Amino acid sequence: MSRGAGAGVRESLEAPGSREKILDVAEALFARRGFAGVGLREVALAVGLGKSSLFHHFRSKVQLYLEVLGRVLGRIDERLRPALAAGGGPAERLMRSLDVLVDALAEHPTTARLLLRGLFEDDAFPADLGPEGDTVERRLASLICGIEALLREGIERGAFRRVSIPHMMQTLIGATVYHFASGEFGEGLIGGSLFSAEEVRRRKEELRAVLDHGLTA
Amino acid sequence: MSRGAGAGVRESLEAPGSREKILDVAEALFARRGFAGVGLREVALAVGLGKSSLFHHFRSKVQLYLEVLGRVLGRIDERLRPALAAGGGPAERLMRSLDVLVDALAEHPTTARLLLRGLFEDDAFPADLGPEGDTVERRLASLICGIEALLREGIERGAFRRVSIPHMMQTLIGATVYHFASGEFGEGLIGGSLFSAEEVRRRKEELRAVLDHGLTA
DNA sequence: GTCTATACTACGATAGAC
DNA sequence: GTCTATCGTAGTATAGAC
Repeated sequence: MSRGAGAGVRESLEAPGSREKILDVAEALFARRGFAGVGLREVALAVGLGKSSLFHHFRSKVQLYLEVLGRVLGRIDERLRPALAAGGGPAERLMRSLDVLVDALAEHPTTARLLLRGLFEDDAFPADLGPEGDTVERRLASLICGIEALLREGIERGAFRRVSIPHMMQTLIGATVYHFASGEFGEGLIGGSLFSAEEVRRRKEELRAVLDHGLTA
Repeated sequence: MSRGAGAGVRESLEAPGSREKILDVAEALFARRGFAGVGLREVALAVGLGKSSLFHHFRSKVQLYLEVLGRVLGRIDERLRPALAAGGGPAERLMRSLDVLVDALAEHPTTARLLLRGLFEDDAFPADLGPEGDTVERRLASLICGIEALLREGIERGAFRRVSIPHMMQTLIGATVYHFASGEFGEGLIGGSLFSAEEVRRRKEELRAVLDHGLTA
């Protein structure tokens, strides 16, 4: 309780809170250039602080990175969990959840990049990630397990074909997270922004079309 | 012709050729930690040279990176091009090409990672990439265009449903490149190596199953 | 809570001896 | 073709004044 994640309740309510601002700036930079590609000097400068002042808010660069990642996962978890839990058959719940996931990824262009980069950079860190690393892993596991359970239930109840659940998970992640993380390459393919309302709608349609003919029994 | 890509024919045939060795080592490192995460010192040490000796073979770190990327794209292009060109209907050619792509990605665990990282890191470089950058872009465009053309032909000839070609491209890339780039995360999902013969076969099956029910008319 | 100053290491790249 | 030495910059992180 002495330095838990919820510390500083009194000040964090209305204070301009460099902390949030730092996380915002760091999120944008880490999304664009990855963990190793961003220097704390750049983060500090962009947030209007001296380099050393960052260490008053975050113990290290790794901790800052993990908090950025945890916040992103939290934003998704927050929206996906109710979508997964709400009523309807497995197919209906899956489609609704994927729509919610797509909306969440489309809302901030940083989100998908950060997530996908997070998958790649986990071997650049020491094995032990501390409490912030645990938060990240817990939230990620929660997301994954929720969708896995939905697939499993759908298969058991005959709503889905008997696919390999892990492989279908990978296909779904590719079709959502990869798509919105593909940046300039994806925009070159599509011929415009990945994040316009129209293209987001189109992605949902594609996802639905592929799954309706490829997963639903 | 004075310093083209094919220079040094005489020596490169049998000489131990630090060049190839450097590319091998750099490929492994860039795949694991990305452009910014790798120092030339580390590359040099791993290949058994002093740091400065690298500059005798490559003008800069960016050039080294681009040559690594170009070589990977070349390996894929080399195998995918005949698969795309060989006979059969659009559906048959697409499935065969995806099998070949999966085999190419599965052969070296570095390949998919390098490709996916390449998509993310193109904004970390200056706009002008020089001749090596042109090679990379040309090979990438060749790959993409080949598959796009196949999809287009299949739709025109009624073999495929009238999907959005760019969105289907993204789905296919996600289902292949992302999958094999997903590293520890993917292995955690699958519960074992992504690159074992069995899991590679399973990925092909999944791909085929999804497409057979989601793309083929 | 932010600052200056500093420690120490590593970075990409160049010069020039051998 | 590899080496040592060096340049100038930037990296993470700490100490301590204000």
